[in-house]
Amino acid sequence: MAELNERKKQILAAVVEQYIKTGEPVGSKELIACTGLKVSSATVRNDMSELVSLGYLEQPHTSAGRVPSQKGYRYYVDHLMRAREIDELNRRLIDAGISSAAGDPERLITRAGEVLADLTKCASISKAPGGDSMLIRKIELVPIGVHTAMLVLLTSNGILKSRLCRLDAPLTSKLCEEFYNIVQAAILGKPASEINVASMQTVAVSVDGDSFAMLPLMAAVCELARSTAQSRILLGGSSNLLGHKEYGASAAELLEFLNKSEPITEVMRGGARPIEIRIGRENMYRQLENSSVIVAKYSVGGDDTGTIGVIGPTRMDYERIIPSVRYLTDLVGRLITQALEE
Amino acid sequence: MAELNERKKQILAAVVEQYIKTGEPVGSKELIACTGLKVSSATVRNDMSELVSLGYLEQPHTSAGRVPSQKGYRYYVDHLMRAREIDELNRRLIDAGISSAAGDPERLITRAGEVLADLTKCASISKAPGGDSMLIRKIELVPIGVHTAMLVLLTSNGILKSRLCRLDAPLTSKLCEEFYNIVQAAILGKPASEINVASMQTVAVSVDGDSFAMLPLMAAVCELARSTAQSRILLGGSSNLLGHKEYGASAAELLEFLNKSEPITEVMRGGARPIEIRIGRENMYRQLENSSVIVAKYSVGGDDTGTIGVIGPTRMDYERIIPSVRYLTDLVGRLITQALEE
DNA sequence: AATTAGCACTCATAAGCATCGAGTGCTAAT
DNA sequence: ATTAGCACTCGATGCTTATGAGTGCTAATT
Repeated sequence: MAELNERKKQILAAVVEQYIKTGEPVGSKELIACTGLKVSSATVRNDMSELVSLGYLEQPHTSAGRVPSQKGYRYYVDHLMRAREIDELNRRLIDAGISSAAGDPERLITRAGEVLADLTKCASISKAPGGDSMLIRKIELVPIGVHTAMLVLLTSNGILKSRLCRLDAPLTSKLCEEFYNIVQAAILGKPASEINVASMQTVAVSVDGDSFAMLPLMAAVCELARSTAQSRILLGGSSNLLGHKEYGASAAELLEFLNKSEPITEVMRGGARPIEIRIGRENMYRQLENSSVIVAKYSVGGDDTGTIGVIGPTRMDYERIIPSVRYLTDLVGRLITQALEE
Repeated sequence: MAELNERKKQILAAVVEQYIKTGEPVGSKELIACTGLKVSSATVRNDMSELVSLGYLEQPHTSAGRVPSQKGYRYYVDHLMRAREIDELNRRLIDAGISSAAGDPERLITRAGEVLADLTKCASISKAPGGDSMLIRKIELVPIGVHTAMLVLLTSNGILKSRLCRLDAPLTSKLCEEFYNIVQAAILGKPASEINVASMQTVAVSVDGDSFAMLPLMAAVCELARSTAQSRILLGGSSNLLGHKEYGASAAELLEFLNKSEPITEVMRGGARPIEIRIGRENMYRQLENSSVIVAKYSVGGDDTGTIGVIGPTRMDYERIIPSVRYLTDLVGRLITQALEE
């Protein structure tokens, strides 16, 4: 890659920042005004022209200003962006926003998504702790009525799920006992993703007892485990996207896309890096060609488990958003770890 | 209200139905084509003209077809609409859609909202059982670690909430015992809406014990009770609204509106009727002037407690949606009641 | 009195066209 | 390497005109 000289970098940075601010193609004069460069507009034009041939900028049409290309944004994010630390204001907003939820991991994730969406005016995506390292830590069966019980499941990551369960047969203390035996033998300490109806049936039969009466309980446990293992992705602030004029009518299509679960799961799958920034077509989906995705992992007790991020127009405020996402994921990871400490 | 003759009714109904189908103003010839009326277009024009002066129809401009006015929709819904029972197809779709969630009230509500949104291509709103008749039925404290416990709260309506709670002091069995004493004395059987920090403090002090160590538990219980009492309103399928062309750019504003919690709570507040249909400006909010709201209550064990409904353009398919909402709420009510039976 | 044919009229929409101006690219001078 | 100067491009804006769906009215018909 041909290296850019100082002034070209400065110009590229200014175009990106100005475009992010105004949303309008930026012209040579405007650029001089907003940077204070001590050169003439003709010089700037020459440089911009070169930046176009190098692929960092684009012109919507011959007589318009310049707009950053995908490559331009990439260069900006990788080399030109200054602020790499979150600023005071955003940090405080985040702290204040999620403090109320600090005790409970699930609420924390939800809240983190909401806060991030508000802060960035983008859509946020957040995934509760999950993955293969998530083990089942505790299962509790609480009798409610003769035929009803509630089941509570807790994982090693602090995710808590509960649901009611209706039994065909009366819930005797014997049945409870048998239930705990099975749980003890076949479920506790296992990864949530491994629990399924088939595997439990085998155990249910081996521990002798009324396996017929046990059926609804087993089914409910499986379902709880499944819903925990899948750890649904939360989409927050999606209506923020409608406010961005660059989407125009395609906002509807984008929202449609984000509301499907398969693609969004894919979108969140990060690589090895702790924070992933995908600009425009770097995303594998056509529907995201005008969007950027910034996702970061957070870890609970050393395991990488959850993800939080934003989706917004390529013309998003990277300089503010990237540090915010990074800070927020760190914070969430720390808070959850702390909540689970002995 | 001047009564309409048979033919005018027929014409009004046809305009409404045709407009609902196509979204275009309907003209006199088109109307003859789609009704098979045995009169000339001039006659239809005269009738339509009268329907305009009576306020049932509107013309966007002099040389356009007619569009139902709010009053027109109202008359249609009250007097002209034929199908008052859900049809086979929709019934099956609903049954199939929520069957998987039948055991657990909360999941049932969530699922009902999703199904309804899919079915109607509108946004759905659903509220879990709640209200003053909702009593706290059970509270469970399950120790997890030395400093952590999980709390589970069940209401008389089958709503189950759980969260983790972190304690400053170790969770001794004595503390547990004291906790249950307080719960027994001051919480069980009380309406969820009455539980608050102040009232609990009084009790915590009266029952002697380490009220300082108890604090986080009390706070968590209050928060659970509060979140249950408020029973957040679920908004589903809001992206469906973007597909309706009549909203155009104002769809963004509408979504924004729906994502605020105060107004939507107001929107759901029904009157005495089991099903409420509010068309256009019959809603108290400017943002809903082009929308209709159809909400119905469902009852659990005799008490009216929850609400499920749709929000969509005034030009929605009332004939299909109204029976669907009615059927769905009945079904949900029955299923929850059944799930809670002894 | 109700219905209908006929026709002039209205008005949103689209198409065509001149104008404007922000911003460019190029050339020649510094 | 930079800059002043200038012709050029092309979207945006605003105006005029043509089109046509659909109406409202009048006079004839049943």
